[in-house]
Amino acid sequence: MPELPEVETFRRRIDAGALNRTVAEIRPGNDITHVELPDAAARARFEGHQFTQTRRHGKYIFVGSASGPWLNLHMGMSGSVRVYDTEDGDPDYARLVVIFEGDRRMAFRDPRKFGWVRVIDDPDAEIARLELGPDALEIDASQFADRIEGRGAVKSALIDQAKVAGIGNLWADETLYQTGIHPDTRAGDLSGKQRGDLHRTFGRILKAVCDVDAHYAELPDPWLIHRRKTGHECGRCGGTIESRKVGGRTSFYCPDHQERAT
DNA sequence: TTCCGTGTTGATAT
DNA sequence: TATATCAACACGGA
Repeated sequence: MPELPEVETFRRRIDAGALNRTVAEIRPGNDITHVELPDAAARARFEGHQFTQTRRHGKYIFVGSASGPWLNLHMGMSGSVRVYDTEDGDPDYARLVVIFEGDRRMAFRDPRKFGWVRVIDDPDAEIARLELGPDALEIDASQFADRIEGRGAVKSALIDQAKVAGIGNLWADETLYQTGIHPDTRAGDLSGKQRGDLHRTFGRILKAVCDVDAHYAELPDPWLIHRRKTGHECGRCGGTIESRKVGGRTSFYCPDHQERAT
């Protein structure tokens, strides 16, 4: 369920188990119709070489090889990365399998097939081409304040990857809940203090979720993530959680402590 | 069985 | 032109 923290967790798995091993082969996995994957020539560029570094920008992972090219992974709605030993067998929904010399493998899994894998030569050029804003864990307060503007809802602005890269539906809701801002508030109407609150809060939230490797059960009890259902009790006040569509996305919020837009 | 969805894109509307 | 909305993508799970 990949937003920035899940993607960061996948990146760390690659760092921990897939770097500095020679690639024997990269193979397409199971049931790959409708999945965008590198062709044979692109895959062959990695054979005999090692991956030496990873980067993450927003929800995108880059895995760089000593020979120059990078794998660029996007998880879509249901993608994940697994590093495992050959004897354990390829996981279900493995769409691309990297086979290292020895007994190690790395798979890109994607049950719903919204993700993809590409081979690129320059991550910075790719980030520009994808029109991604600064990464959510790197953007500073003044940059953020400048980028959150417009007539649309703050909820929509937070999940706009061109403004800030990495915040998705769940953590946008969590950020608004923890700052007491209603999701319908117009982005351009936010005060300087509110912009600062939002920046500080999503930074803290995303870091905390990364720190528990995106295991939601380990997050603090009052958080909205544990009560994303209409009628549940708010964890911060006596309110009752409600939901509504904002910018086409379901948004959960507490009408009691998240002030209605004026 | 029917509905929903953690993401992104492209067409359409304002 | 800029901005906003919404269906579509494919599939598993509630």
